[in-house]
Amino acid sequence: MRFNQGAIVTVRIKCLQCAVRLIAPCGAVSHETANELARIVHRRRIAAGQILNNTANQAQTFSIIVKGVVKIVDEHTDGHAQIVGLQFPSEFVGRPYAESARYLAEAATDLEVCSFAGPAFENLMRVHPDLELNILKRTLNDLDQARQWMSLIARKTAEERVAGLLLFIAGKLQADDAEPSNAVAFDLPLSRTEFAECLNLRLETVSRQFAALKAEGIIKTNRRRALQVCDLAGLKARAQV
Amino acid sequence: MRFNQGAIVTVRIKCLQCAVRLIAPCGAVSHETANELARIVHRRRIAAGQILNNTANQAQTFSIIVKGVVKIVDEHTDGHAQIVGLQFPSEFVGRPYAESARYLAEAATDLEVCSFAGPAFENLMRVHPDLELNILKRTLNDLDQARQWMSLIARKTAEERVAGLLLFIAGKLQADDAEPSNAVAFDLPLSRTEFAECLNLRLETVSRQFAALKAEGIIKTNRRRALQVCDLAGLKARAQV
DNA sequence: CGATGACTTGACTGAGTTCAAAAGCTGTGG
DNA sequence: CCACAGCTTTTGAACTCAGTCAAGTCATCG
Repeated sequence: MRFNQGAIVTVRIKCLQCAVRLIAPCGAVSHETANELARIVHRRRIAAGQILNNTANQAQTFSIIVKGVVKIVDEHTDGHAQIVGLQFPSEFVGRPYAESARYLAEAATDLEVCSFAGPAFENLMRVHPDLELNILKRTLNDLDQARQWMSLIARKTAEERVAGLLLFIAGKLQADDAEPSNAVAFDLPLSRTEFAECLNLRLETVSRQFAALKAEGIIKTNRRRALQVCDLAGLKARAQV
Repeated sequence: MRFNQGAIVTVRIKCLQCAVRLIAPCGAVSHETANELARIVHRRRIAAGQILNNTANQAQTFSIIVKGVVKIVDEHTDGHAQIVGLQFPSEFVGRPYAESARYLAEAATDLEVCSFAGPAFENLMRVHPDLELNILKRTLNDLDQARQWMSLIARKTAEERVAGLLLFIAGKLQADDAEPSNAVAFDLPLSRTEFAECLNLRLETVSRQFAALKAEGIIKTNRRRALQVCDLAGLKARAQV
């Protein structure tokens, strides 16, 4: 018993140091609920490309992202994949109240996550309405965001789509404390192929749009993934926002 | 007091006769919660084209659809509209826990709905966790469906998109008791223009796809909106499902 | 029955796809 | 440190499907 309590305290110290504590579900609930969550949490590192919600495994797992980016993927029967969303640090990944998730959650980058066994988490929601309310609000936000994503895919030109997705990712990866300056730099969490899978384009088209944006001095790239937005206003103009 | 109770009983008789009672949120909760809902409900008729969530009006309204179809619309600044979802009888329309809804909810057909004042409904959710749980489950379903819709928009050819949307609508409008036979008939809730707004196509393209499906004997149309699916398997094949 | 708006059909154009090949990173081992 | 293999990305050229513009046809309603 004493040993068990000790373990809990250890977890809670980790939690207090956690980068996403203040905005993640685990930190936005009552002290009591947070303690209960700490009791069942598993902190894990996951390599890029790994699947979070293994469908073969009967029991569902839910995760809170501490570090990295997760792709939500719809795999078509013909092998073509459509990325239907991205999840960023502090966000919740998983599908409560379903036998199995309809979409693959795949690590786009190396990940640090806090995971919970599905049934245990669902029980906790039932006992602690503040946790349930938090998940409800998150899901409502995810729904709004899914529809925003849809409108992105539905934009007319390839230029608008690519610029729009770059803006979306820049907004998510920019540290909250940074003022929205005219220059932003970050590492893209997605390959050209994945970019294309987000926007319903071919990778060649995405590459050409990147080239055009570079030629116009709106972005700079090097080492494949490193990206710098030089002209944020120009990017917004291309995205028609 | 007595008068008030009388009013409640009247409402509840209506509810007991209601077509969607068994599957709508108001019927899937405890007797006590259902009574509380009946106390604040307003049954309304709404004409096609009317907006349900008037943004000018400060207070949000939530609705349960009894009859008809609602479009969820993203209005771009350039006047172009993107339909990001459809809601059918028994489904919930509205955006709890937000100042104002980000998307227009517009009657696609004439409607019968049960409406609730936003704040009153949110209070009820707080007091009755079973209602909150029901709305959470519905929102999770809506999220899955939004992503399914996204995959529809993202299909390669116009033929796949049109066939896919026809299948989706057929599935929703088919009475639950009907066996999934090879022939289905119903009235389209959308104009060609709205079809195009769903699928990110032009109305001419939609029209041409309808013509092609008719020529192949897969569907029949008359009186513009009336539609009959003659070859369900063929339709599924075109939709690549 | 005629006016109005919704739908259909036709011809042409163009953005994005497709196929193909070259160039550029990245990591490994000699 | 360089050379090489294996990959991703870029660039090129031809093609194709949906978009655009325009002119019809058809329901529906007053």
